[in-house]
Amino acid sequence: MVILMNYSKQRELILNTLKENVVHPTAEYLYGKIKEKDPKISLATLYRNLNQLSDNGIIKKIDGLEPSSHFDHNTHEHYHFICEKCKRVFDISADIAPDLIKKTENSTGFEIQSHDIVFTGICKECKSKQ
Amino acid sequence: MVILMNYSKQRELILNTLKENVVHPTAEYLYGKIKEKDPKISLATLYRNLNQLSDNGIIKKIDGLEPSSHFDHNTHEHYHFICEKCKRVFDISADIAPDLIKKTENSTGFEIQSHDIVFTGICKECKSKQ
DNA sequence: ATATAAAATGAGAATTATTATCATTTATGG
DNA sequence: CCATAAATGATAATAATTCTCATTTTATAT
Repeated sequence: MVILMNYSKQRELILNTLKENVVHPTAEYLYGKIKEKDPKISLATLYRNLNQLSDNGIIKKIDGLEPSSHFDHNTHEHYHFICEKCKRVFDISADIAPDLIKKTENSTGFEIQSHDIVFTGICKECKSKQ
Repeated sequence: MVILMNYSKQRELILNTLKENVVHPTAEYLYGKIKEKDPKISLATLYRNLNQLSDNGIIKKIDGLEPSSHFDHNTHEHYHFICEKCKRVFDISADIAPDLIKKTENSTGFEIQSHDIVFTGICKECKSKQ
């Protein structure tokens, strides 16, 4: 039997800190938060763990906010909205696109393993401030 | 009156080369192709133009294939599928998710300016080779 | 318990995609 | 043809992420 991940204090801390955050933080932001609790933790450890956790489907990497990736502890099917003004990332319910996988697999013959939808625009709050 | 973009030989070459490519190339791949025709062209010129063209909606930047962005000359509404095996990027018809914008704007109150769907999985060809 | 092997860490160097700088060249509109 | 704005080429700079490697921690079998 193959062991995928051994326990580590650092990984637990990283995952817990990510879960506490309503926002979808970058590695850099997370690093700041994590160092408050473990000032000796290395940036390499953070990146290593974020990659492992997302490779194993425990967290999700969000692209589309270059130059840095954002991370999401919510693995329930849902999508993202990035506000161009305040740069915050909002969750969007998966209800907006029912049967997306099935439809796409049927029309292409491809096997779909994962998918993400990223919307950009102006959020409600920023729109009312204009 | 504000001029957005002046003509340049280099930009024309970049856009034409992108249009010739069925694949959705990275800047690096494009640079190779473009240098065959204009060996003196600078990498900075390529990046500058790719950014300008995508800022003006003439081409599209595709995220989700880190560490480098890919570029797409097709600006008709469509989505992308990335094969995990062969790493090719395929176009997916927008028919799979009708009224996506309208539904999302209605349920969130956000103003949506753009959106992209990226699927990952195994393409038909790679699946049959397994 | 203890030994052993596999996995994880910390620190910092290395990598690499992309952007910035700046002097020179090219395009545009009167 | 002139003035101005925009674009280029060459290269330096930036910054996010990965790699290296010696040391420490974790899991497992005896």
